[in-house]
Amino acid sequence: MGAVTMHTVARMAGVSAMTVSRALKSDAAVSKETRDRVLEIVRQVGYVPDASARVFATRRSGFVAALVPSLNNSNFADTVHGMSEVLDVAGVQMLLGDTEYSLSREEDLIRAFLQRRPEAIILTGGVHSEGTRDLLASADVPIVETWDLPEHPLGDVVGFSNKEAGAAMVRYLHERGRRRIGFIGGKTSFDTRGAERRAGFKRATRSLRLPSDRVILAGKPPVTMAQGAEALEAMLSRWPDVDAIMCVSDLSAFGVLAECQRRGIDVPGRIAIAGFGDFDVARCCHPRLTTIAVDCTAIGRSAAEAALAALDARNKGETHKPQTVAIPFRVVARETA
Amino acid sequence: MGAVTMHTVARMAGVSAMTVSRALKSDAAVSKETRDRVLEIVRQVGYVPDASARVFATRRSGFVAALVPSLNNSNFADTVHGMSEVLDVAGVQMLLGDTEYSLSREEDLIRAFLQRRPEAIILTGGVHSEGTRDLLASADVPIVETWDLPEHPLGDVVGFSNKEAGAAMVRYLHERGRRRIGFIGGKTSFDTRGAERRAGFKRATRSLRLPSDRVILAGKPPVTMAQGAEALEAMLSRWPDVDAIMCVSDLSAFGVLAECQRRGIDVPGRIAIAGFGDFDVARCCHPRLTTIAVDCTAIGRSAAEAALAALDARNKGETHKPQTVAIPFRVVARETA
DNA sequence: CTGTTAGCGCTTTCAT
DNA sequence: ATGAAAGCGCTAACAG
Repeated sequence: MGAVTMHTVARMAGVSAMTVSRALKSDAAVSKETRDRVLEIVRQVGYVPDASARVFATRRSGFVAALVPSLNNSNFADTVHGMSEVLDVAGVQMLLGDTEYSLSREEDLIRAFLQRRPEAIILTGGVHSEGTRDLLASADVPIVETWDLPEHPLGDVVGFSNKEAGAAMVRYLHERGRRRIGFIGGKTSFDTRGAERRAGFKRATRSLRLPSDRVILAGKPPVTMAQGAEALEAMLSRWPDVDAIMCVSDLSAFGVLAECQRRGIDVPGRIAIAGFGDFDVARCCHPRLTTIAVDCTAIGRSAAEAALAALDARNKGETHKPQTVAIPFRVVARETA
Repeated sequence: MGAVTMHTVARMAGVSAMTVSRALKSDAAVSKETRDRVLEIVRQVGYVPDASARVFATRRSGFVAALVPSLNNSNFADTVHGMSEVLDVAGVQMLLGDTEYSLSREEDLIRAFLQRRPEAIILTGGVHSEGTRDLLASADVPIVETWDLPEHPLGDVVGFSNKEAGAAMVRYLHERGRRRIGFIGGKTSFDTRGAERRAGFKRATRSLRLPSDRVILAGKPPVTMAQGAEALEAMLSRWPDVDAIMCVSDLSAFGVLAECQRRGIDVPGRIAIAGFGDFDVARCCHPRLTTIAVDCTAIGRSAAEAALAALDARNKGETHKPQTVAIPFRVVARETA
């Protein structure tokens, strides 16, 4: 490769570099014969255009940056997948970063990604460090926030209210006759979506006059299956009469379920269990986990569409009015609650 | 941002662009006062260097491309994580692609990524389309193949023998007294690692004079938990006396386990179950899944190190001799087999 | 330690 | 339909 540039191809085809450039764009005005000849040579020599030069010349990177808290999580993996689907078609590549549930790592990643001049940035959640907000403000790049409904969005939003979701699950458990509900979540405030679900738990239990202090914080997010199992121990020793446990995610909920089975605790007879996220394991385990389902892929698709819309508007010199798309969630009643 | 370039900063600091460039590199020769002054202005105006210009000038993209069959899979997510750890420190960014277990999508992604001039490419598996091999050959970029030990590697290799792993599990089950072992895997040959494990199953069952035809192909890879559950049905109706089932991954194995519980089939009393990958669910479920553990993060780290070594050698004009790193795997005996 | 010059490979613009 | 010229923002190489 190395030495093969557009010029090389142009010389071989007996045309100018400009004609090669045009021949490679489907819409440009080149005679059919010339294009065929050029493309044939491109094929022969295995010429691959150099995006770095194109980017530099056009000042369009062809990148959209996307940050998720974790790749090792079906929900976010689905969201990323949804984004790819849409971005691929638009010929835009994704710069993907994993913040590991850390706002400071989010900031570092954004700093690094901004050097690549992404045409839009898709973030997870609506809480960011001050440094991040400064960076984004001076970068003047379209932003999409996902997976939550921030009060003061930075741009477009595609998400749902985690607080409402938490509250909805409490109400569901209450309807099923549960009165002593515990919550298992993550320790720090990094996982702001988890914290919102916990806030929803608090609000709903209070308004139903149920105990609202039965909260076990299992560790640094993401809360794993194993931490869920440990948290059950803590929950039972503090509140032995707990009759339902709702967890910040299906993973911890499954950990609780498995630990109940190990201890011979009847689920849902003695304890009901509810998760969040509708992971495969929730659908498949025995008994099946009651949970909250969100169309994570749709979040990704919709976020990517918003990013593309903002980006197109900018390229046309138009202004893009940021919008908020609410993605529905629903309680999925299964066997554990 | 937009208009703010190195020149802007240079003018404001009363120096040349070159001095700004140097001030931004920690190792370059600039007086402390000058550097401080420049960096202060950089901070004030929020200048972010434009990587596309740097890439174009230096002809070093600062990218390593990495392709995995799926992001929605803990094993590969861990591998990606291991790669990030190493690449981050080296200041190299990752272009991550998800092939969806498709060799033709792998080829498309490589074609797209090559335009970005990655300094190395990390692939999963040792089987690639002819088009992929052509592209890579003419791109002349260092390659690392992971997660397998191909016979004719394209460059460096970091992996393990999936065939040996499959055979090892058969031998383990045989030692535990199982004689009628079935295998559940994916239908197509896209998942070449799964196919290798199946080949190991065939070889080992034959050499132990056990039935080797008890194979259920559950669908297109990746085989899900739900497909594992369905495959159990198929397995039992064809071979009702099966006394052990080994699965291409822990996900399908967990599906089999949950379905056994639903049907009241004693595990491991009547049927032993074994998976692959040592996923969280295998460690946590009840009873715990016997499986094969590989240090997936180490595969990622080691692959990234190989990529960086190849890339550094190239930048120094040295030649890099491709190496093969074998990552150990081990059977993890738990409660299901 | 700092500045100058040149050029990376492509596309935009204008001319033909 | 095609070509020529200019330049995108940065850094390598050399000069001082």
